[in-house]
Amino acid sequence: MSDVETRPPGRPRSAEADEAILQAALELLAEDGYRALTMERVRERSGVGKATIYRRYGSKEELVRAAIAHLNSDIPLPDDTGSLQGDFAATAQNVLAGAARTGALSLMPRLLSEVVGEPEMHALFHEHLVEPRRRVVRGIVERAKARGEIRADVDTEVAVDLMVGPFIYRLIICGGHEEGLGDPVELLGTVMAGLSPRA
Amino acid sequence: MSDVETRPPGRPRSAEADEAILQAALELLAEDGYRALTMERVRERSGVGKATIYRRYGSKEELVRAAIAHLNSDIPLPDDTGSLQGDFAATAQNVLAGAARTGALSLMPRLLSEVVGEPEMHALFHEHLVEPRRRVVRGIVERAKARGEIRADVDTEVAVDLMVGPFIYRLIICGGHEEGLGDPVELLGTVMAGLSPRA
DNA sequence: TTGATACGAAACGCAACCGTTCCGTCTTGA
DNA sequence: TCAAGACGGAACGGTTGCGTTTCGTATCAA
Repeated sequence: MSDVETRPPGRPRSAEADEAILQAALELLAEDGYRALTMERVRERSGVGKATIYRRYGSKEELVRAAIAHLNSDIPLPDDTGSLQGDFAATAQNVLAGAARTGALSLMPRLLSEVVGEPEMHALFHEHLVEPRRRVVRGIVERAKARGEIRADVDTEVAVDLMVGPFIYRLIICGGHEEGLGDPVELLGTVMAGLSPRA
Repeated sequence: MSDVETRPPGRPRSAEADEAILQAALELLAEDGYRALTMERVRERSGVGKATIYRRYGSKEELVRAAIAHLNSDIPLPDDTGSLQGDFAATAQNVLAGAARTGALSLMPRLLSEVVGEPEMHALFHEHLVEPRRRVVRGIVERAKARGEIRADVDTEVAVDLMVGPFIYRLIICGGHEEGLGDPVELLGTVMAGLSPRA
């Protein structure tokens, strides 16, 4: 019989230290990027000893990996507001608010450059930053299709690209600032109506 | 009377060295990012002496700035093919080919993370990478408006966002690789038609 | 020819930072 | 109460890379 409560002897590792280390790493990553993240600064901000960090992570890269994987990746699908426009507005609100809180808004472009050409890091980036947000939009697109607001012959993934892409693009060319993003609902209107004149 | 041919005494600086330094810097930047760009590697790849580099640029940051500013920023507007679809296909071809040749495709996401939070660098990024490509699309949108292919009441800048955004977005989430970008013309079709059912 | 300046090559000092190792203390199970 | 192992703090060696300097050579105008 293996004991479920089995534990190694000695003092167990501190959960506070776990959290403080990852939190500090994420903050530094969002603030100044990978290059400026040093183990020394992580130690300073988290208030733990350097040995405590290296007992958990063998290198800076390993720490960053763990920090990304530690990102909260379950973003809830907002309540059904009854219309695509309402759902989309609520989602934009949610994502922007959440991103502002966790710093994901600046974390995304920063990480982006680090993961180019590194498949393993890119998979983490996709799994913990891209896909969770994409999943939410996919959900409201499927609702809209069920309501008949979106044509059934439009591929769901393409619809998501059209609704999300312009925002990410503007976010990038505006330097990660929220201003100049434009009104989500207004832009959605144009996406829905299309660019061609009424046939 | 000032002499137009006036020149400082002594041996003039080598134009070959100028070019070799900037070219090496751009290559390293695109290949491995700012962090991995070292003056030592620039010296090695360009084949010049380190003093030759520092005679021109006082620091690594200054060199990178100059390299970005040196990027070819005049992308020609393609010939009028007579239709938005044709113009767009030609543009996509042009931009992708040019980006593949100069490495701008991987340069863009890499630089992106470096310019976040640094207004001066961001201005360079915008001026030499974003705006020249955006200008081309703006041109073909205006042609399409003149032809009546795009509604006159749609803001040109918004139209550009809708046409370019989804591609940049896909480029990002695919990790800077061209595969998985999808067919430009097919996506344009959906943008033109819109997502809503025919009224 | 001469003086000024650039050239490539090599060496150097200096600072930053990684990864390791010590220390004395604290927290757990046995 | 004791051994095991984690804790924060501090120091160390090694490496890397920036920025400077020196060297002998090459190239320009006067």
